[in-house]
Amino acid sequence: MKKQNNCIDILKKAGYKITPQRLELLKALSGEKMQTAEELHKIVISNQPNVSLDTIYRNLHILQQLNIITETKLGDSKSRFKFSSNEHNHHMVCIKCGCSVELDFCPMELIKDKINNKKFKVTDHNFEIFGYCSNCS
Amino acid sequence: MKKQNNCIDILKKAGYKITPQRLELLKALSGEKMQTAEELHKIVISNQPNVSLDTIYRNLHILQQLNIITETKLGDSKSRFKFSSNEHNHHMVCIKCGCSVELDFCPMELIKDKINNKKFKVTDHNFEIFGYCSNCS
DNA sequence: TCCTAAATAATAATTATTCTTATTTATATC
DNA sequence: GATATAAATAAGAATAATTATTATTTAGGA
Repeated sequence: MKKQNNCIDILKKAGYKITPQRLELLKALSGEKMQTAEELHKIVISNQPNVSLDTIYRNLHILQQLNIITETKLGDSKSRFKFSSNEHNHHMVCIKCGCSVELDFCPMELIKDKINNKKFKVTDHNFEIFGYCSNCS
Repeated sequence: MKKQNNCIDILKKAGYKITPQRLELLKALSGEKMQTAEELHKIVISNQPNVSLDTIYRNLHILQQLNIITETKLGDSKSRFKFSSNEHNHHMVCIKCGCSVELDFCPMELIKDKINNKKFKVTDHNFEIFGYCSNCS
């Protein structure tokens, strides 16, 4: 709930309007699971039947640009979304239920000096661990 | 060239036929760049004009199942393919030209004990560094 | 050389996502 | 509170990557 109010402020400050569709999407995004646009759409239309999938996508992009949510691609070709955590971090993602556990460290910190001697200008990195969470294993 | 002969043996042993299309695809796959199915298709049809894109995809899947090639997804929604290296390893991928530099270490080795105490059964992991290679920066 | 299962080309279908357009609405201003 | 307007929306069409279908061709063993 705290998160959602935060988001509303961020949206307002960025000049976006607070529409019922956006509020429903923010509600749907709460929860640990990384959800696809379609899953989020289903949740949203259970409360707000006429919201189009296009609106979900459009707003997911906006929320992403504002760093409110984060996108990840697993093995299948769908994108999945979740509230960003405030800090930079990585996850262990359950390949069965899709839930994720945040890691309390970043491997880049550990290996920085190992790659500094290579002539490659690093701009970003990606680290994810896959497996089964305690419920699914 | 060594690699290609290897692949032919692997394909034969697995009961696959050695077709000119497959040979052309293997030729096209040599080179450091991670290439999309479409890029590979273009190379193939420059020598073998009637090969269909479908054939490229079908054979990429086969080569992947045999661990001959590896698939990666960058930011865009296309898959990219490259010969697997024999050992398990990770890459620094250039976001401009798509070339990749192999890392000589795996971060999982460094952090194993950090995650063993979490109740999560690890089956796989993904680690990639993005940036600009020496030619592109 | 011939037979047969596997592979192929061509094309249609599918899936996730994005675009177009006409309509509706949140909000700033009166 | 009414209203003007730019932004947001719904509906449906379009796109892009990939996969499925089917009739035809071919690699490789008998």
